Amino acid sequence: MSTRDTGTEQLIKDTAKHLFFAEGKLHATTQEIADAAGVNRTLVNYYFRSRDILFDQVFTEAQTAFISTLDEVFESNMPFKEKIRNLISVFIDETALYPYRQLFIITEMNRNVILNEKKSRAKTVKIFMEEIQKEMDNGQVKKMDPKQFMLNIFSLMAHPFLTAPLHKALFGMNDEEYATLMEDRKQLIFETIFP
Amino acid sequence: MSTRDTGTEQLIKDTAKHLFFAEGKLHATTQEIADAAGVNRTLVNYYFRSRDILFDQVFTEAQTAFISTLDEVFESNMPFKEKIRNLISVFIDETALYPYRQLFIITEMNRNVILNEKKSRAKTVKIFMEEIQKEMDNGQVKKMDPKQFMLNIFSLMAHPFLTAPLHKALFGMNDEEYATLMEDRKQLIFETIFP
DNA sequence: CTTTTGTTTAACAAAATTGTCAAACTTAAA
DNA sequence: TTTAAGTTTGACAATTTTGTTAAACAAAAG
Repeated sequence: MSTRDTGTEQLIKDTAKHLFFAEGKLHATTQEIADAAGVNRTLVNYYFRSRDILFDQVFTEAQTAFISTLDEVFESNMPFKEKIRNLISVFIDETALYPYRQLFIITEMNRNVILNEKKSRAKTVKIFMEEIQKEMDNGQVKKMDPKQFMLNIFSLMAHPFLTAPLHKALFGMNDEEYATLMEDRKQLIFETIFP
Repeated sequence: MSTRDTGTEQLIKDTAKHLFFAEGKLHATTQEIADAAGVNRTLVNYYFRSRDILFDQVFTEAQTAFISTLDEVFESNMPFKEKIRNLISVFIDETALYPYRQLFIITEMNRNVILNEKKSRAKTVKIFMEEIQKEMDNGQVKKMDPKQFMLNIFSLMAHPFLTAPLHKALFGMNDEEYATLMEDRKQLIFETIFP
């Protein structure tokens, strides 16, 4: 089918992603997506056949984007500490844009019992964890299970974005102040990981 | 209305909480809740009038339980380090039971724009943060914005539970192994906070 | 200009979810 | 044992959400 490409298909998908990932509207309906895109709801079916297919595509692309972001960092040839510093910077910037993306991935994983073929993934992770282990052996990093090390980093980076509404309320901060707090975390997380 | 208390109302509510908080089924329908409770769906309406009211009740109670758990810890008279150790223990045990509770609270906050009266809350938090500040002045804790200190702790405790499906897949672990990893985190988090 | 093909729209149909009601049922009190 | 009050159920109605279709529309090809 030769397409005329009015950009509508991409617009719908991008709008859906924005609602899911940026606004955390995890149960947005097709009508809400269409409205937000300024488009007739029927077009969702025209381009994607069904709501589920749209969701699946968004889910898959989110997962792919998330993974390839990490891969770029993991597979680079920087020294370990610089790699971590880079990871923190990239991850926080991206999470600031799409705070709920991981959340969307998680909840979708809980809905479908998609046996995601994480096998290929596991390899890159394993290599990176060996690198962590080596740093621990060298005494550059506090000794612990490398899995714990990874959990620590990702928790410190990601969680404050997920719980932003809660913490803004708790701390009495506005959006801008909270954004500054997140920016400051880049350095802080680094220092927490490498005391 | 004098009630006969067959326990059904509580059963429905508990089942809903289990689906939401323990299984992460954030968009469960009334039918799914009723089925899981082994109860006729109409009873949801009989006891709660509407789906929204059930959700609101569950939301409110979740929030209250969450807060009072923290209050007990915050307001106790232990020395600071013991207080933190206690917080970690209590919080992790509770999060192991209800890994998605905070998530539910967050997404519900994103749906309704409930201006939660967090003012009373802010007071206890403020007092605790002053306590943190004092420890920093004494040199017991690395100096930073106390808000960052709190974000660190809660991130390290909560996030690995939210992302459990993701990390189990990534690390190739089963449920039991992951549970052990979480148990080990109690000590590890303590050491990360107090290097 | 006309035709062809892909796009958009509105009206309609189908499905899924929620809400209502009267009747059947159960238990405790009269 | 009746009676009264709360509880449970199934049938039905209303609403919300999703999916389909035919016709209108727009742009590129002939």
